[in-house]
Amino acid sequence: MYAEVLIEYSAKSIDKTFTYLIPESLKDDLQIGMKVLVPFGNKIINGFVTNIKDEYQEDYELKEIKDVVDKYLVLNDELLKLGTYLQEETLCTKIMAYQTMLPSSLKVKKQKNNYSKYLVYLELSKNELEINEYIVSHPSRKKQNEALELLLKEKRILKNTFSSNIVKALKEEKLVKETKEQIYRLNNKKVVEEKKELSLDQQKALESVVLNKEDTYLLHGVTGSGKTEVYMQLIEKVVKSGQTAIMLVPEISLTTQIINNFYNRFGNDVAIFHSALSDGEKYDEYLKILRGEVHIVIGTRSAIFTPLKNIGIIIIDEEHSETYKQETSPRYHAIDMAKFRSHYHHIPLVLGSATPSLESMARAKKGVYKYLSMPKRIGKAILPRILIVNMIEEMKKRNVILSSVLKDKIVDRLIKKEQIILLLNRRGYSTVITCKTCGYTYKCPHCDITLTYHKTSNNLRCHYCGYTIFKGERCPECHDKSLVDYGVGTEKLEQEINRLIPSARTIRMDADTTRNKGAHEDIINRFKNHEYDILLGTQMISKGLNFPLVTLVGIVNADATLNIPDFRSGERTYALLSQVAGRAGRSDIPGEVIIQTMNPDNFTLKCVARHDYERFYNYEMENRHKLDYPPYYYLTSVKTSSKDYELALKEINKIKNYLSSKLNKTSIILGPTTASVFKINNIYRFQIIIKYKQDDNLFKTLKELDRIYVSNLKVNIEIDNNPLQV
DNA sequence: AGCACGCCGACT
DNA sequence: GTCGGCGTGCTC
Repeated sequence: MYAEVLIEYSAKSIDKTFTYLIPESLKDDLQIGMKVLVPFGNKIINGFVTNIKDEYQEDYELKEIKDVVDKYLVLNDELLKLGTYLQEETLCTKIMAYQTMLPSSLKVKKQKNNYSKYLVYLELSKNELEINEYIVSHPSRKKQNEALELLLKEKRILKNTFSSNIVKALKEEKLVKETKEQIYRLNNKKVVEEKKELSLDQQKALESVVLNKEDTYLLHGVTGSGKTEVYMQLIEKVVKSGQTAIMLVPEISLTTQIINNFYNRFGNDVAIFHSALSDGEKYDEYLKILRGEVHIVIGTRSAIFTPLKNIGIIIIDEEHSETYKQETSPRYHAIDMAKFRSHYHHIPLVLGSATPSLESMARAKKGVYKYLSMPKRIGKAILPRILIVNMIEEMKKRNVILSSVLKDKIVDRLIKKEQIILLLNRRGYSTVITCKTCGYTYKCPHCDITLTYHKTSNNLRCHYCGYTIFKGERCPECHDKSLVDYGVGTEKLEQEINRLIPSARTIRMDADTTRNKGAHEDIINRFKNHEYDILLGTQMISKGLNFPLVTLVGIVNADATLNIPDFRSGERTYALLSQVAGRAGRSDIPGEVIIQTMNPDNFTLKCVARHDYERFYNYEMENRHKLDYPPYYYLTSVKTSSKDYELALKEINKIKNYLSSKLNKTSIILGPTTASVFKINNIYRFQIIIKYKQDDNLFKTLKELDRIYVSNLKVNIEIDNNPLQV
């Protein structure tokens, strides 16, 4: 018997299986999908079994598999196939594909770590008579005898109840023994809550989803229309029929409320899975899933790879969210992985959103997806009134950050003891620091980007590589005392509010204030408890939060996202603003939203103000059509990067010629141009964009290209299918 | 990835 | 004459 094994090293040059002999001792245990120890070169390393076969033809001598790393961790047939699919989709190495699917504690790597957490108990290992004999004959050993008597009564006691020297002595006398019981770090409370009454729309959506049939549904429901309840009742149906369910959410730390709803409804039947868990917690949750102890998995992107068996439904909430695409290699999209699993099990995949991605909406319109609509908020809540404020006019009145309307409304809500959310999609104090005299701006010496000023620490930081310098009094170029700042960040906004409305209690939530574990939750809870009146922050405040007291939402600078030169900036802006606007007026007090902008006539903003997704969709689709962008064309980007500017440029031109000669004539090749951030950490980057509708040669050519550059150590190439940003 | 082998320059 | 630079190629 022979096994084909992938080696733990992820390098394109050894991205193939190696054949090993299976020793007699492992014949019964070894399965496809297991981690093993194998000799490779002159080392013993980890590997991953992808196939077991009876024959092999080659004439070189084989080595034997040394050992199985973990008997219980086996990727099943579905996950092995999913790994292959992932590898083909993203052109990553085979081993990288499987590594990506496993939590870090279980990755195929050097050490064999046991992440299991145990409670250690002590039990008596001799009978009562013998114990009593010991107690009587050693009256001076008071503490030991105390412990023994307790054990006689209780049979089993936690080891750490006694001090370690006592336990040691008792063990040496062979009077007690240790027993271990594995426990899970995360234990959900079992407060089971009743399901809610459904609205007509919800009922209709629920009934439209046909179980045990492969179909993709687009559930288009406005903010507050009760999508979560529909998800829960779908999952309940599936679980009742003995099947399991996966639900993906964009960022778990911000969707705590959804998670809690699920815990309350399903108690211990839920495992959660996301990057903010510790390695140990992830290990435990993975084990619960692997052992079949839970029916429901809720998690972020990577949860799509969890080893849930007999899946009955997959749900992706906020399907338009860009967090579902991994932005580092392997650059996979969770929706693609979900489609693979839904196809494997012949089950429904439900994509839910208030602002579906244009791709998904286009598919729904074409009938590729089944369209389900929930256009109304549930209960008495109505969609908030949205007002656009022209900041050019406000500037004339010297209102640079807050318009008078927004300021007045904030004061009004403070008097009414209601709460306010302010969105400013830019962290730090201000965007750029410029010298009024000579025009000098601080730039990162390693990256092609201006530095952001952080006032609390009085320094300038690069948000790409982390480069930080102290801000001096004078301009480093002309030494004049004339440094001024342009643009506003969250830090400056906070200061401005404290200056204008000193009575307001504000709390800021952005990447800088949420660095520590649990910081998100802490801020959210404190705001929810009304310890603060105003929550201000970057886009992380936009998702899934439900604060009944919030009746005013202010978008301080809508232009920040609108002006990013990317074909998706309109779509992103629409989704973000609708999302944030949706935080207002979630209970029976109607909400209000103020959008501040220098472009009051912008079509996207007008659509947001009218809650008119349909109109936005039609307008944006027209643009995409004119410019041959998705969903009319697919995109793929090819990047070269190198420390050597000339070399990176030379190679990207070579690649362009190569692609031109191989691809279909209907495919469009754009570039080469410098990548959107041209220099990061002193590495220069160029890119080509390929637009195509259908091209059978594309994947073959990209694979070939990848292979050619394996041995090139000076220039790196990176291929991204369906990149988010171009 | 990690390591050996191998072929050319500057040193005890 | 030897030590060591890193280019090339192999690992079941």
